[in-house]
Amino acid sequence: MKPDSEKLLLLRMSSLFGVLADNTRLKIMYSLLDSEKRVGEIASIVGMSVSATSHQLKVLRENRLVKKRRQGRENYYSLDDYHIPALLALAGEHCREEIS
Amino acid sequence: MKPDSEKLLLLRMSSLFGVLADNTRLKIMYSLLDSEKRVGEIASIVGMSVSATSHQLKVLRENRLVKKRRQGRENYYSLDDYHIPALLALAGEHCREEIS
DNA sequence: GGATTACTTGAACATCTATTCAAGTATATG
DNA sequence: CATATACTTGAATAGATGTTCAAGTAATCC
Repeated sequence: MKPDSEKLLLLRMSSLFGVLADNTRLKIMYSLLDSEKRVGEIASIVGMSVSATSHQLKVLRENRLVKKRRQGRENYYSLDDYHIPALLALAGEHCREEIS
Repeated sequence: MKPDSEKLLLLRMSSLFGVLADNTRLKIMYSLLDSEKRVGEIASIVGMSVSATSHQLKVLRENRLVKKRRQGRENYYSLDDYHIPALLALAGEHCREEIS
């Protein structure tokens, strides 16, 4: 790989990890593992205001980790990448070993 | 899983991702993929001051991602977890697809 | 078409974090 | 034993980030 695109890759990786490095966003991702959900639903699952949840959903969407689908006046969010569940599983495994 | 330890798990996961969410620390991890290295070596590879590098190595060590071995007046650092290379590979794969 | 629902957005504020700089420790060397 | 090397550490500062609050938009309902 060219040194230049290696730099870019590392930058993208650190920003991907940055997106995952937040408890609220992780909860959101977990809540979407099984099925798409509306903003209000997600907000009540993660125990945050709708506004805070929407802000975080925007971050996730800008980083292509979730996508949304409008239906009437409701927005349904779902996961938008097949690597992410695997990444969460690996990280979860690592951290579960630390705990027990 | 109990809801309480699930909360703890998510917290640990977000802080693990937080540690990975930094360009300097990622470079350090990559530089250690093949072999252990001294602080000065690492600093010159990542292009940072020895002090900054040492601070980041401390963060990595406190989170059990690297370990150190003293020999004389030199400190050799190496990776301290088998999940991490896999995590980096997965994240790298995800981001490489985004680039190309 | 006015009110309501379901969100989104922007600004503000507080908190966290990465680097620098100066000073400190530990080991080796002459 | 004094000096040099190889780091580590603490405080300070500057920049990034998460939440709140108030205001805005878009679709639906009566």
